[in-house]
Amino acid sequence: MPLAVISIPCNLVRKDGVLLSRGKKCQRMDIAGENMGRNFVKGNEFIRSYYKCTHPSCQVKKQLECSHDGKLVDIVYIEKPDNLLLTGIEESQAPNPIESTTTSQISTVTSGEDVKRVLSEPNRIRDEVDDYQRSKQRKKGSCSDDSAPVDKPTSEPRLVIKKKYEVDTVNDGYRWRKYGQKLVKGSPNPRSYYRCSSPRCPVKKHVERAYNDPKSVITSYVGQHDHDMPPSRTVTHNTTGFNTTTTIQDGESGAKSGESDAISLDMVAYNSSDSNIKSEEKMSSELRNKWKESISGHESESREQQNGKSSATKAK
DNA sequence: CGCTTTTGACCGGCGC
DNA sequence: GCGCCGGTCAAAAGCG
Repeated sequence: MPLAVISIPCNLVRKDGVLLSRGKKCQRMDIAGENMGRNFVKGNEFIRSYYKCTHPSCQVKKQLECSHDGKLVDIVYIEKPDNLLLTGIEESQAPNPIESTTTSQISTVTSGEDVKRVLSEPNRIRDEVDDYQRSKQRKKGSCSDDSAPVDKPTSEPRLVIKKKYEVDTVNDGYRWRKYGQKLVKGSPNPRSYYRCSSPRCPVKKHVERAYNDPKSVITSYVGQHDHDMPPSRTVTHNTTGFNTTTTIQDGESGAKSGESDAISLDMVAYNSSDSNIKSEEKMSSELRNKWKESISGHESESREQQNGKSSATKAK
């Protein structure tokens, strides 16, 4: 039975979105995991398989529920028996998760401890995001291996939201200038590179369409705006009527200068049909709050870590 | 005219 | 050392 390749951290979130723990990123259990057993669940037509992470210090266990035709139905991650639980979204109940769910995800990553938060999201989406992050991790030379030193220089925390747009670009209130486009390996869709049009503003974003869902775009924000949102927004490329008010601004609300310790903010477009605007705005607000919490925690950490450790950024 | 987009070239990091 | 790959540069073209 082919197992879903899901690289997911040990940070577990309940279905209601409450973050339960933060921890190191797990190994990918489809590869490194140990198949603990398999069960036919009483009253359940699905086959349940049990896995546990093979890392000696990792106590995460995974329950996979599959239908008889091998289709992945449900994934449950258990870190500690008492309180930690993460479940995947049942794909069988949501044939098109993007269309049918109003949930979204936050994924913040600090490479120092490889923290990643995930609110419940479709497995497929999680894969896409993870692939994207893996590609970035490859670039940074980091991996999910726990052998990585704990005091490894930190990278940026990252917030991942996923929305669905009919167009490539997301109007987030700022003006962007495209400075490049590149075909990325593993994706049939080119990735576009944008930079904030405001002078001296270091913020960039990358936009690419999700491989599995051409209607979804994955947008990655890097850096902090050093200016306010332009008062008159030019709404471009927005054919869905979705006035993108889900701009994540928390990174710029801080007192930081926004130069060296840039914040990377990944926004992954997901499910922005008009009917979901309200819930989405509410969700976005919640995400911002969570993001802010994440940032505040991360900033103190990264400041400590960066004492005497200036990141040698590329100077051109 | 000023700004944006396009696109090929270039650069640097990483794996082999 | 070499090739691959993602990210960026910069000149030319397009657009309002």
